[in-house]
Amino acid sequence: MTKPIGKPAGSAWQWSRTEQTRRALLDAAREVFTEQGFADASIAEVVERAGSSVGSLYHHFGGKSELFLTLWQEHQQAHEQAASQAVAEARQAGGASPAGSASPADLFCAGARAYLDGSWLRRDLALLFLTGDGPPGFEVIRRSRGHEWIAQNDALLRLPDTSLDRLYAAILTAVIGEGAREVAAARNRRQAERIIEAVICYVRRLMADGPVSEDASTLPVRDLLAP
Amino acid sequence: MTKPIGKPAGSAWQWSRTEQTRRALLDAAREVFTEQGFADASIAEVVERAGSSVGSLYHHFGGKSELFLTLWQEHQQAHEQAASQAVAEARQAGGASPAGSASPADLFCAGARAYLDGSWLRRDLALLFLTGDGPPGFEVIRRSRGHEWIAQNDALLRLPDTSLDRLYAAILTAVIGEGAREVAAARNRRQAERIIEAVICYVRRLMADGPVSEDASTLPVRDLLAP
DNA sequence: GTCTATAGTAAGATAGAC
DNA sequence: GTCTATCTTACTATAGAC
Repeated sequence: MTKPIGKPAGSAWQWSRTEQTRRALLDAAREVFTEQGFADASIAEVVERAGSSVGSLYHHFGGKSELFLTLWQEHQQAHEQAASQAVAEARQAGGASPAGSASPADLFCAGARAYLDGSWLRRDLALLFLTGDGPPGFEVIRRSRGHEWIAQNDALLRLPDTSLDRLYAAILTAVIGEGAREVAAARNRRQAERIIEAVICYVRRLMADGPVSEDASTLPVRDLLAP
Repeated sequence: MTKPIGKPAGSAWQWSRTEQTRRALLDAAREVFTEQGFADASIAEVVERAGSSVGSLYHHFGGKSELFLTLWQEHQQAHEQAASQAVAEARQAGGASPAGSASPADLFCAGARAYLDGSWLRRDLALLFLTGDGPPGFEVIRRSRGHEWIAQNDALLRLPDTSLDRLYAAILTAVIGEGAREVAAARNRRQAERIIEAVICYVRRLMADGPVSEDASTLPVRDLLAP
């Protein structure tokens, strides 16, 4: 945050070691955390593997929890970027096809699929973050981030803001999260792909008639989407 | 475990204080853990509220984690008992009705509904256990217990043992668990009941065509169930 | 910015008297 | 079985040399 000030402008600092140190600490943290989980990991082992020091770790991150959180944010960013790129591509492809534009559910599933693919590619981190072993309060952060992501994509589904929509988002999040865990735990890529297909299939079942409505007489979303 | 030996048989020990102490510690633990979560709760506060001592706590439970786990086991037992009773009643009612026996999915949903009802009745504990703030390894224990429960009820659905059935159980567990959390967080009973109905509805959507099969040509379970 | 060394602190766990 | 007092551990945080 306050890093830029203090750097001699335009000097040889562009190859400063500070970014290397940061990277080394994050890479070591990835190893140690994925091997031992958050609680059992010790800061000492992280700095040892990074060839760095406790002081540097505190200088860059502020503590064990923040180190873990930074790792998660990097991972999450990669996930979300891949997902929104996939959504954009699906939208283009759908718009260009003779059949007309892709349905909101199709777009959503494209994003979900990208997310699940990423869970296989970065399965060590995915397992770490989905196992529930993080710093105090991490589960809450992770859950709310997940809901936000769903809600964001739900703009596609033009949901009204009733109390049951929260449940809808929560359940979709839970299904995709649990699916991602199973993907990350798969024995090989082939099995992972089978699991991904199955998860998408379950997501489609859940979305088929839109969110359960408070008012039973409300039309299901499906009817609104296919005029 | 080794409690019975050492008790003078047939004496006034039947009103011994040991059970009172145990209960007092569990009740205090329920208060402190539900108020502050596992990590932030301190053993000192538990024994203070229980009017007991650190030594007694360790004598009876062995530690903070085990105390938490005991609390969970009591809660879980209540849940599972209510669920299996509900399943038994649904089976009887279904068998007695003129329309014939209840479908496996109906029985399963009866159990799920009982579970969700219990999450409202004991919402303080439900929130505690579903929030992800427990001792190291707790999430793993909780998850596997949930899967066991689903698998047990899945005997009703006569599932074959393919690798994707694990996913099916995991996803049903996740949906019911996430639903239970939302129920426990509801503002009042009326809202809780709406959420319960919605969760059951989502569960039915998921179960409608049975587990996604590895072999695409396999008949959906639904066709097997309605001959 | 990086490092070593060290003090501080909180809370879980244990020992041993009663 | 119950209790008090003490031990141990592990992370937090800081100081100060380079």
